[in-house]
Amino acid sequence: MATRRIGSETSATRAMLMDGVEAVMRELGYGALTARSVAERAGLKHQLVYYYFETMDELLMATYLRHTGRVSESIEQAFLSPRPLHALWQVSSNPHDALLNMEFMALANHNPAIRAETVAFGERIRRIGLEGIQRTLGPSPGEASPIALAMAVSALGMNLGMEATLGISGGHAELKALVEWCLDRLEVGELAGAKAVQDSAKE
Amino acid sequence: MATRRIGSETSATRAMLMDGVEAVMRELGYGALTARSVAERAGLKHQLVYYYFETMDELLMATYLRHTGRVSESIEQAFLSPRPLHALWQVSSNPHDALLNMEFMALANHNPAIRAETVAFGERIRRIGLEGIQRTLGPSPGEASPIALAMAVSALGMNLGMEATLGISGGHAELKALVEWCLDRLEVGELAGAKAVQDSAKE
DNA sequence: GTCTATACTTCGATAGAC
DNA sequence: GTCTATCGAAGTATAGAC
Repeated sequence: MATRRIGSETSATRAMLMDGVEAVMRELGYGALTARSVAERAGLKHQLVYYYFETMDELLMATYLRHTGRVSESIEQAFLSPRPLHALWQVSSNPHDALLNMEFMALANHNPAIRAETVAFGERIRRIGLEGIQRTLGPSPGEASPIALAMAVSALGMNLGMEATLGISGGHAELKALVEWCLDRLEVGELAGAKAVQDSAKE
Repeated sequence: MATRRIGSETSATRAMLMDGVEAVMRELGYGALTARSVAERAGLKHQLVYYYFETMDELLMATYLRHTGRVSESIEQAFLSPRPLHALWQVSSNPHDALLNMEFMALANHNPAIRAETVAFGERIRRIGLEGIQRTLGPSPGEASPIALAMAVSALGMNLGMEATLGISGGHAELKALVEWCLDRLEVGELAGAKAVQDSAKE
């Protein structure tokens, strides 16, 4: 049994298949992921999946790695801001990513390869957060260690984004107000949050 | 073509099938839910699914309603405690429920019936939380509205439980310490009031 | 209530033409 | 690189014996 041919890693078609995976996950959930659904979403024939990837699992993993890479980048950018926690809050509460994150997290629960990458990704994010916040907050204020603050901000942001996507909105304004009230006391700055992030991103 | 027969709603076998759904979701994720996997997990033949339920979707919904009923009960119990936020924290950070909650949430994303019940369940929980915490905290201390506090506690608890299940443990001790530190200042004891909150806000 | 047997559908994956 | 054609496995659901 000769090995099947595999298409180039830089192919535009290959990227379109990964886009298809994300689209299906967002719209129908990971349970609807099949070679056929993904290819159809990308306007391609389902057999092309097996030209560019050995298996469906490999396509999933490639898509996940691309996704975690992008999120890592966003978060690293956020931590370059003068108010990293505010920036992290902006990034985390983005519903577009929150939904995909949840799908991948659920997927990780029964896919060993995705799970391993999820754990590695989690630890990576945590390390980045530690360095970024320590730099601006200085020594831990009371019980609020940098790592705990980063985790809390990103968990609350993700939860809000997830619920918003599902159509739950009750209490969201109150929780947002609470988080921002806390953040404003932790990171006193003179620039508005969103503007500060934009500025720092350009440097 | 007469309609298919349907087994009694109080049958023990019916309950075993719902147990099977939860077991498969916990161990393999909702993507692995099939009539065969569920029945096999329950030690039954897959055709029995169609004796007790019209469709797989109906079995899923029945299982979800049983689950939300149980969680609602736990939370109502928690709010009878003299320190409802502490009790809610205990309930929310239970990994056993957190995992199942996440699976159902991901499922809700592409199953309209589950989604509708998820939204209804979310609003129900929020209403219970509002009443329960207002009673012991009194008027809102600063920006910390009862509803925001309840949401934050349950979101952080669920996130911790989820990550713990996946095998991520970094930062968990720190986040737990932070949350408990906050809760101890919000709910010092049965007689605690807004004073403790004001003090802690100054740090 | 539980079983065997089966119809029909969709899936992952491969072979080979163009 | 993309297509047609196809295979075996597994899924949902039903019919009917016991």
